[in-house]
Amino acid sequence: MRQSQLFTKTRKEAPADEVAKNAQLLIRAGYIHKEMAGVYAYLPLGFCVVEKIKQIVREEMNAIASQELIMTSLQRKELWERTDRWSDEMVDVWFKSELKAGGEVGFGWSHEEPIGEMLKGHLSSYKDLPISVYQFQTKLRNETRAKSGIMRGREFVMKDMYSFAADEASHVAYYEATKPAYMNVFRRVGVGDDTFVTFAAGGAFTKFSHEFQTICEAGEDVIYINREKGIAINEEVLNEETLSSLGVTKDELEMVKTAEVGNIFNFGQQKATDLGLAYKNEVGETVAPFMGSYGIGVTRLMGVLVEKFADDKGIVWPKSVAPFTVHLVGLNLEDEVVRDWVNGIYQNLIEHGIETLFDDRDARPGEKFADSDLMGMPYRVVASRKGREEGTFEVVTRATGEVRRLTEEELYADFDNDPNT
RNA sequence: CGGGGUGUAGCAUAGUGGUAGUGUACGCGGUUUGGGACCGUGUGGUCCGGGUUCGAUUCCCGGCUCCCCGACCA
Repeated sequence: MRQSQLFTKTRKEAPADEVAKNAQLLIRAGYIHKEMAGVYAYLPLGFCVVEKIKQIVREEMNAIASQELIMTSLQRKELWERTDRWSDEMVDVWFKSELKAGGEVGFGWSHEEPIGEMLKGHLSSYKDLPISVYQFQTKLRNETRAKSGIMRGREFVMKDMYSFAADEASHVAYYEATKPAYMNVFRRVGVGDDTFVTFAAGGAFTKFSHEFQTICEAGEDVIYINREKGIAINEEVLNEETLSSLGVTKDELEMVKTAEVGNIFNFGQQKATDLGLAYKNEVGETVAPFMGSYGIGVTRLMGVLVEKFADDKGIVWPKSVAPFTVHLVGLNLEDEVVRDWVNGIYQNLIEHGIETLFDDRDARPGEKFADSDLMGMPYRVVASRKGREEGTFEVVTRATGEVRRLTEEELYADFDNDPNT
């Protein structure tokens, strides 16, 4: 992508109505646009990041045999009345509207009820199980107070997955299998070491649910962790009973501020029973399947990455989710010889399969460097008159600030040898 | 939902009961070119509705908006 063609521009100053670092930087760098409180548009660069995260999630969900689909945003009132979750007293985040043809609809804040209803048409025998499906959906939630930029919005992208199993053993096995799959996602986006499978309030069906909590100062949660024992407990369930059942004492635990980037719920058979979802078992009995629900906050995760990795100059993307791997900064482009050479470099990078943002703008070096730092691509490759004369580039690693002078061959070799790029 | 703030140009800000200023961004001309350069010039603005007043961007009332703290977050 040529930066001169990119319709977004950077800003020097952060918007006055944003305090959250993630929103300030993402807006300044041109990744997102604030439409209203808690509602953000994803511009080309931001869209790229969302898609990269989604692709990682997709690969990991596919790897545990889940099938992608997409449900609807408009939902039927009757469905939610059946489980007593239509009223605003029971669920306070509903957006609702009326059909001109008559009747009410809800805007999807969750898809548990619709997915269960939909499956009634597809699940009739034990032979149909197990089933796991997932989607990437824009969830709409009428939060009374949106905050923290893209980390707590009224509209956000979530991956939600639902599993259905015939017996408890296979159900629990699947539930357990989602944990490493989720951790793979968090490891791949760069927060594996700081993300903990956390015991949390479980609701009516099991003692605990599990949250995936990532250490992040901008987060809303507090958890207690013990890295050696691999134990993490949400403060909401931190009590003597929990501690003794997990075999730890409170003074073995470290308190950390975290953001919830994922959660998984085990509903047992209760949810399917409530939904009226059932199948025939081997002996012809009507049985409710075991059900699980599994979420990952895609856009929240993006916000967490900005919060965790940004420095005083701007965003620092992990390679796996950066919109582009290389920010090619062309200098002295007014010189036709240099310009032709840098254009050639740009083409070569593309041909080597390296995603490249090429700053071909008619701007001064300082501005280009500042923008490059702000936008946060993993590598900055500076190609200038001096570089052409020497046959080298300045290659700067954004995360560490490491500066190297490499020839074109060395540059490609470097990328070829790096499995992450 | 309770409490506290806020609203002036695309963005960031100053100021005033009497023709609204600056920076940035943008247009044009020129000088520049390795860390957001500079000179000249130009375009562009008081959240909405009432009230007080000769006159309101300013004061008052209401609404809306956005932000913060708290509550909430199956």
